[in-house]
Amino acid sequence: MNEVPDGKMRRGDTRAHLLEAVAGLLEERGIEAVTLRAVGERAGVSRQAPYKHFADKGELLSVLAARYFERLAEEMISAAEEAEGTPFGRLEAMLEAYAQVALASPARYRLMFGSEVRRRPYPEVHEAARGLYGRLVGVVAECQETGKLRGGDPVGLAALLYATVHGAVDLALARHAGEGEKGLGDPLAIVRSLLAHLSDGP
Amino acid sequence: MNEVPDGKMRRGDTRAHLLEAVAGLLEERGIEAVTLRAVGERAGVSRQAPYKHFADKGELLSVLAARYFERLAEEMISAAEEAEGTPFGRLEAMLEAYAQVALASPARYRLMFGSEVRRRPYPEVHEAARGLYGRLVGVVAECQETGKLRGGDPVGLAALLYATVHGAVDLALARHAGEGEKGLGDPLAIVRSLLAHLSDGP
DNA sequence: ACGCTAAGTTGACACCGTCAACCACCGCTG
DNA sequence: CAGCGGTGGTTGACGGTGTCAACTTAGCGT
Repeated sequence: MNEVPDGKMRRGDTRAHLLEAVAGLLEERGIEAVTLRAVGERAGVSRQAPYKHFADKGELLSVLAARYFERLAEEMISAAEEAEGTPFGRLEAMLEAYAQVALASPARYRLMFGSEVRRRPYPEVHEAARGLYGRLVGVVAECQETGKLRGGDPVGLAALLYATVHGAVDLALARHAGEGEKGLGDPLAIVRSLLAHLSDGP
Repeated sequence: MNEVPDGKMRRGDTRAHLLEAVAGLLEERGIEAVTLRAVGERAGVSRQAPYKHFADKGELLSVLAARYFERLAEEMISAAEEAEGTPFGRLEAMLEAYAQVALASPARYRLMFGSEVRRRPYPEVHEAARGLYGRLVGVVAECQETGKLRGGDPVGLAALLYATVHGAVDLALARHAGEGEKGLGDPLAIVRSLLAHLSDGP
């Protein structure tokens, strides 16, 4: 029903335009600029058009958030592939990619974990987030097999790593303009410090 | 000017009532129920009364958030005092208290780090948060002196601990109702795991 | 040719934060 | 004691927002 080859109907086009408009507004002017009226105008439709494609504003934002989770996962994977061959190197690359992507666009990251999305249990978001987490668990397990990472439950270790990188990024984003909490401004340093403490070898 | 002993004028009373109303609404019905009209009604005044005591809604929320930071710091300190005498035991108690307080009232914690407060650089909030962080740095330094914690920059270590406990709590609060990310549901376990990895001796 | 339905539009509503103007009362000064 | 300024409080109004409802349009299958 959606794959009209050309015509000029192009069903489903406005849905993509809407998501694109949300993304543009979000990054250019922040989350509070994302209003349904502004989204409609930017997408070239009226304010109520989104309701033909999404249940409400929350679902619209959730769909975009899910895409961001997927993109973050892809970024981590591609960073791991470019890294040195050792599992530990890949783990390091993944976590650094996570932090860098998050810091590169604070508005996106805030959307992913913000209350607008968190409030409703929209399944796509959670599935995407879980996929990301699953990748992490897998690489951690590999690191343990090679002995570079200490043993124990790989799930617990992955949870520790995930919590730390998320917390470090979130705190760095929360600091308003150069404040006094020294050490909290550089998430990459925090993550590397954790990895250093966890790594077994020299 | 504020210390009218009795009379019936009781200057400054409504300000406290307003903050109390915000706190009540926040915990009973969530952040989105905190509207100036509802706050006024609950405090027994009109909707515009808050503007006589606070610049705007954001400042009202920020003042409450600052108090929550202070209370969290107090809770951590009192937990540390009740703990065993060793610095490491106090550090453990402080971090566990942090997680427990945060989990006990998600709405409070979200307010403290939420966008309404984060957006404006209200100095009280940041000062309170910095005070909390400073305590942590101090105890970490003590632990390093006793040799129970590995050496290195105490600020960096404190940042790692703070990021981890914050991230663990935030992720636990973000999970909507029992999801598939195993290991992320128990912030205390994550924090203890980190402490175990960081502690030097048995 | 004729509806059916999906997509899009405008109108209206309730709610929100906030600006403005107005009122009451206390404590001060002449 | 008269007057008065400021503090705390109120109601009115405005622009903005998400959303419900009703209406229009266009393309499709029968």
